[in-house]
Amino acid sequence: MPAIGDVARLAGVSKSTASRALSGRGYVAEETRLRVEEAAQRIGYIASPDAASLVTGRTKNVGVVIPFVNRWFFGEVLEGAERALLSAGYDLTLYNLAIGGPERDRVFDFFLARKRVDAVIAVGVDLDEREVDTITSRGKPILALGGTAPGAPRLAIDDRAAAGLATQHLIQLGHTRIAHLAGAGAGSAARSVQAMRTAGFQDRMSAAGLVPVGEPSGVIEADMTLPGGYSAGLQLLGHPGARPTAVFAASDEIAFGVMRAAERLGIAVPSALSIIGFDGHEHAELFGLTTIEQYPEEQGRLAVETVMEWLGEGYGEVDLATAGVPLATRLVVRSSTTAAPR
Amino acid sequence: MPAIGDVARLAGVSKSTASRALSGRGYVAEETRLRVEEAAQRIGYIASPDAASLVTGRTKNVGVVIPFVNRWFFGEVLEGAERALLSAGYDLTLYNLAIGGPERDRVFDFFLARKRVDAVIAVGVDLDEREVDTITSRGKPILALGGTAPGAPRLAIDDRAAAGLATQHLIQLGHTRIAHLAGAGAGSAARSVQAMRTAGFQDRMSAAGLVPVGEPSGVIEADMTLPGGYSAGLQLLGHPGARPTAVFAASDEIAFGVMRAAERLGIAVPSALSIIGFDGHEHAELFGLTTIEQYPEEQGRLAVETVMEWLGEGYGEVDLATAGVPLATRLVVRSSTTAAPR
DNA sequence: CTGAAAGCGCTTACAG
DNA sequence: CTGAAAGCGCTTACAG
Repeated sequence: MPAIGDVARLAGVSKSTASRALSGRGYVAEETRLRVEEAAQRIGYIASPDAASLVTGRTKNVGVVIPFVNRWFFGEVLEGAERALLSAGYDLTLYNLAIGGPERDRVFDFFLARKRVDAVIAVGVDLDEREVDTITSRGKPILALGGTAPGAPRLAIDDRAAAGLATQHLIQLGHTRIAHLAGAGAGSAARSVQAMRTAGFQDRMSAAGLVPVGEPSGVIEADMTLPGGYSAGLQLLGHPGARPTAVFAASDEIAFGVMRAAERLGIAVPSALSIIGFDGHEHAELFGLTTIEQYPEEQGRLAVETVMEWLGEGYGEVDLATAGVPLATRLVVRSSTTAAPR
Repeated sequence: MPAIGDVARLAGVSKSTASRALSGRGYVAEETRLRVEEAAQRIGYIASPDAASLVTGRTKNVGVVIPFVNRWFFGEVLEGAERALLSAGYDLTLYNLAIGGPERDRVFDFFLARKRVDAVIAVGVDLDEREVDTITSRGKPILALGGTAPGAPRLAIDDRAAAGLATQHLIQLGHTRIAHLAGAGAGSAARSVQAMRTAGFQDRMSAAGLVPVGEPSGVIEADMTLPGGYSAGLQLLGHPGARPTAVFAASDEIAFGVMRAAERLGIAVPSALSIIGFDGHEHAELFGLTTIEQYPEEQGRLAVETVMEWLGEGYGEVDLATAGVPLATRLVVRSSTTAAPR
């Protein structure tokens, strides 16, 4: 494994000069630089990142903390972030954060507290102050993408407004018997994404003088997955008497599950039941699902660019003020919603 | 940021002793060890992994090369690997490998060639010799999980046999008009997973004296996604005359797409069309999909354990001979397959 | 069982 | 514009 000394010797310069030539920092005669680069090329020299990190304090590595890999939204964010990081010459270290418990503490206290990453992007998780502190106290910036992290900058869509828009869509179609399938945790974690979506739903319902309809309260929490939506849907739609004519699902995956439940129960969509989802899942088009689109892959990229900016990686073009909160969403109407049955 | 010197001073020992006490390597008096550990604890000392790596040559980091994050199989593998790595005290660096091109070269020549990882797990990708070489020539072991990597150890299910089993299931149900929706690339990359599944299909068809049925050849390549299966399904099932009575889809995601296509075309499943998938997708049960299950999360864990064994991390319990090829699969019969219509 | 010293492979002031 | 030297924070022979 060639070291910088080998390059220097071959190029007939000192290690200092070789280092400057290769890194582009400091003065080096053009001709010398060429000679050094050639030498490096010739022997296949690649600088040891560990040695470099040790002296610069920079690792060229960003940690991504994420609660799931296997849900559409998160997978997209991860792919977007990975691509952006790679093209900036950074590694991505993945921390798949379990919801809580000792594993979670270990990620913060052991893994992230070491100096292995230059920054942390926390995707869709709600961090507490201590967790944020563990990271920032070591001088590493942290960015929350969705989710919350007290004291840390945040990049997010306006979940509350967007959920309001979804609800409004149903109301405008003349629905009055509307239910909401909230994401699990909407009732507990007060400022969570799920809670904001539920709040947005309730905003518009109240404004329209409506009350959620369904079993038991018109707002049912569902695991944010297709099976979660399916069983919540069965529960919601199982009682013919109290059945809503429209449902706002907190995610497209929940919505797909409700569609499946409706199919099982013989409830026609959209004629007997309108369904609107949230996310812009890649299957939404195929299933004709009306939804609030957001753009997670783009969000992942944006998060990386923001962090690169912080780290002084000269992404001069990124206008943080413009790129900032709230991120883009869009109502896309398809065939799963229609006017209320009369 | 406290360094080991601070710990040593506080404990009243030398840095050498502090290092030994903390790492557990070499002799240290029990009483001394306690004192050092206490000191470390007190000032919140965490060893710099960069400095340690520089001298030991070990990074406690494993690179995972994976073509997709957002497909069920890959997401599961990733989660399984991540969990196992974390509990072994290792970081996971994610390389989301684009199918080819300069990005891909960059991952091998720049990212993986540096000494940032102790080993590489390549999931579901087909590496060429040069790529394997870049890694092994730097003294780093590489493990192929599914996919292929010439010269590198491989952990995989027996795709060919398992695909044969799926086909056999349809044949035993009395089907003679059987089609196969292959994964894209089955025809080109000779030893790929997709090709093996197609080969397994053809093995059994020939053995039964059957010929694939459908449009145009009875074997259609589909993108291994739900939309991919949908459009291939539409193509396959669109001509009422040449329609098969059973389909073996190379993945559950393709199978879901075919189910959707059948629904669109008004073809009843399973009475008019039996469908069997491959993978054991988390939604298979909900959709009543008969499939060949495999266990990707477990596979990810197993891959990590194998690599840990190589790295001497004392996973003594793992019996590589037993854990080895081929990994477990199982035929799970649900409601998407039934006897051939007569 | 413990400590002094060397060294891992870089980068960065500092002189020149 | 270039080089000698120090130092980043560890670990590991080697003596004792």
